[in-house]
Amino acid sequence: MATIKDVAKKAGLSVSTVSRYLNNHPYISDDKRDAIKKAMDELNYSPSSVATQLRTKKGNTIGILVSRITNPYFSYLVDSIERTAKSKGYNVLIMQTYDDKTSELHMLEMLKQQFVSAIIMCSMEGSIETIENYKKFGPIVLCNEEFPESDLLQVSTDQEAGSYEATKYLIDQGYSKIAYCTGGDLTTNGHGSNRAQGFERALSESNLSVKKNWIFPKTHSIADGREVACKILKQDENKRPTAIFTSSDEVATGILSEYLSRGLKVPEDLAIMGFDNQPSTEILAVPLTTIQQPVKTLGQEVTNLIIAKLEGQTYEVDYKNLKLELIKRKSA
Amino acid sequence: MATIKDVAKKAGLSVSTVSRYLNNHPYISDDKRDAIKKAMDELNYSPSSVATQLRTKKGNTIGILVSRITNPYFSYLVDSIERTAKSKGYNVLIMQTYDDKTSELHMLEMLKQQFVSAIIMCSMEGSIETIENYKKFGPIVLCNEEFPESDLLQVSTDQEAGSYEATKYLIDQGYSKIAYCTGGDLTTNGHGSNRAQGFERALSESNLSVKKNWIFPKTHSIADGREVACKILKQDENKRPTAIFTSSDEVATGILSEYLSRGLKVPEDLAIMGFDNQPSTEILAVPLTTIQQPVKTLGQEVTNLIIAKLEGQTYEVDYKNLKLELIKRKSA
DNA sequence: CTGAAAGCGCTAACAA
DNA sequence: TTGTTAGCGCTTTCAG
Repeated sequence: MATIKDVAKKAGLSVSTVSRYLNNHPYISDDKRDAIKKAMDELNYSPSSVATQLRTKKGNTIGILVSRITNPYFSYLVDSIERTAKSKGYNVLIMQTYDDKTSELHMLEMLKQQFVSAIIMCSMEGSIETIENYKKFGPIVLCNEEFPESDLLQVSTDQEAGSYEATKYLIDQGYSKIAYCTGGDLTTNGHGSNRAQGFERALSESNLSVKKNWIFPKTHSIADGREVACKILKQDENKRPTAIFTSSDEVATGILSEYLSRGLKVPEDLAIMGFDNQPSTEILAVPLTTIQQPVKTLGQEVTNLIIAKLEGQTYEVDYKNLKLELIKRKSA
Repeated sequence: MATIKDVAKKAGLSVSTVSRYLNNHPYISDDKRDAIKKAMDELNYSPSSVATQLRTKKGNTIGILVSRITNPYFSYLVDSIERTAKSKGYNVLIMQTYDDKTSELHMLEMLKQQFVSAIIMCSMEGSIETIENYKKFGPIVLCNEEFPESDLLQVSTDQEAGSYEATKYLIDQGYSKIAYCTGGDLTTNGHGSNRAQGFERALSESNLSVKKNWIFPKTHSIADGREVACKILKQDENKRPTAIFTSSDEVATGILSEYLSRGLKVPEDLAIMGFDNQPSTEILAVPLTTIQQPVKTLGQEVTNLIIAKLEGQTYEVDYKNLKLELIKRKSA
C-alpha cells in the first residue's frame, strides 16, 4: 500500500504539499498539482481513512440500531437512511439488537471509541439514562422512540394520533371488544408506548377498557401472530375479542393466516388492524386495513438532522410530513 | 476522552504496561493489573479503535453490498450475515448499490483504505476484472453471483438446478408458453444468469424456446411486476404466455395483483412461479408456488468463509445445505 | 515484569 | 507557494 510519503517522494515534494492537494487547499502551483496527480495514479494511491480519522477526529460513518432488519418497517427505514447518508458522503454501520441491550451497548461503545461518529437509534433497549451518558461522545438521535423528558435528539411520527385514529375507526365500525398487541413488554412502556396511549385514549373516550388477557406483549413476527390467534381461540367464545389492534402487519398476517386456515372469517370472526402498510398487505387473502407510516420521510429527516449536528449546523425537522395515515381495506 | 496515556499516568505506570493489559499479555503483576483496572474505571476509558487499527492494520468490520435492502431476500441475507459476524466479533457496514456501480466502487475503495477489512458482495455491478483488482487489499467474496472462471472467493446456492426444477415443473403441469423475468439486463448475463441457464435447459429438453417479447429484464419490485402484467396483456390474446417464471416473489406479487384486479384468474389465465418464498407469499390471495433459497445458511457460510480468510484459517463451505427447494402452492 | 522510544499515515501550525 | 516538524492514540521491539 502506497502512503502519502511514497507519493511525496515520487513527486519530488513534501508530504504537506501532498496533504494540501488531498484536502483541496489553495496555493498549490499547477505543475506540482499535476506531478502529485501523476504520482498518485502511478502508485495507485488512496489515502488511509483510518489515519485521517485518527488525526482529524472526524469520521463519516453513522451507526444504525434496529431490532430486526427483516422487519420491512426497519428495512425501508434503513433504506431511506442509507440513501440519504450516502448522498451526503456518509456510510452506515448497521447492528441488530434482537431486543437485547448488549448490541446497543456495543454500538454506544463504538461511538465512544470514535469508530462511528453518530448513532441513529431506530429501536432502543437500554435505559434512557444509559444512553444519555454517551451523548457527550457524539450525536445520538432516537427515531420513533419518544422520551419527552429527555434532551436527546428525537424525531418521531405522531404514533399516538395514528393509533388513536385507527382505534377510533374500529370503535366506529361497531367493535367494542378490542384486543391489543405490542412489540414491547407492557402496555404503556417500552416499545410502542405512544401507540398504547392513543389506543387507550380512543377506548376511554368511548368508556371502553382493555381486558388483561386481551393484551399480547412482545409480538413481532408472523409466528407470534399465529400464536396470538391460538391464544384468543383458546378463550371462551363469548369472552373473545371481536377486533384486534396489532403491532405490525407481520403480526396481523400471522393472525389472519391462522384464522383462515381454521376456516374462520375475517373481519366477521375477528377484525384485524395492521400497522405499517407493508407492500404485500394489499394483496393478502383478506387485504389488511392498516396504518401507514411515512418511513421514507422519517429516514430522511432523522439523517438530515444528525448530519447537521455532526457538521455543526442546525436543522429543523418538518413534522408536517410525518403524519400517519389510515389505509382502509377489508380486514377491519 | 481519556487516552492510554492518562490511564498510565493515573496508575503510575508506563503506556506499554497499560497496552499489555489491554491485549491480555502475560507477565503483569497482579497489583499493577488492579491499578490499571481502577484507573480505567475512574477515567471511564475505552481504547480508540481507530488508533489501534492504524497501528495494527487489522480491523473488524465487514462491508456488505446489496442492491436493495428492502428486498426481503437481501434483508434476510443481511440478517444472517450480521448475526454470524457479530457472534464472532465483527461489525457490518452496509451499502446499497441500486444497480449502480458507483457505490460498489466506493465500497472497494474502502477496502483499499482499510476502513473495511473484507467485502461480501451479495450483488455485483462492475466487471469481474475491476473487482479482482481489489482482492489484494482484502478478502472479497461473491455471494450468489457466480463467475466460474474467476478466482475470487464465491459461495452460491445451486440456482441453475433450482430454476431448472421449477421450469420443469411448469412444463410438467402442461404449460409450454413460458415467459421469463430477470433482475438483470439480458437472458444469459448479469443478474441471475445461472437461473437463466436452468430455465433454458429445461425448455430445450422439451424442445421449447422463449419468445423475445416474453423476456422481461430489470424487474425487481411489485411495481415492475404490475408493468410486466400490463405488457403481457397488451399482447394478442393468442400470443400471450400461459405461464411466467419470475425473478422474485415481489415481481410475482405485482403480476398477480394486476391480474386479479382486472378480474383475471391465476393460474388459469397465467400461471406464476415466484422466487424466494418470502414470508407473506403463503397467504396471498393466490398462494404462490415459488422457490425457496437457503438464505440463512448462505449468510452463515459466506460469513464463516470470509472470517476464516481474515484470520488466516481455512474453511470448507458445505454445499449440502445450499440447495433450493420448490414450494408448491396454488399460483402454478 | 516494566519502561523508553520508534512509528503506523495523516494533518496543521509554523517557518521560510 | 512549499517544507519541517510535532503529534493523534496505540503497539511493539529492545533494554533493563
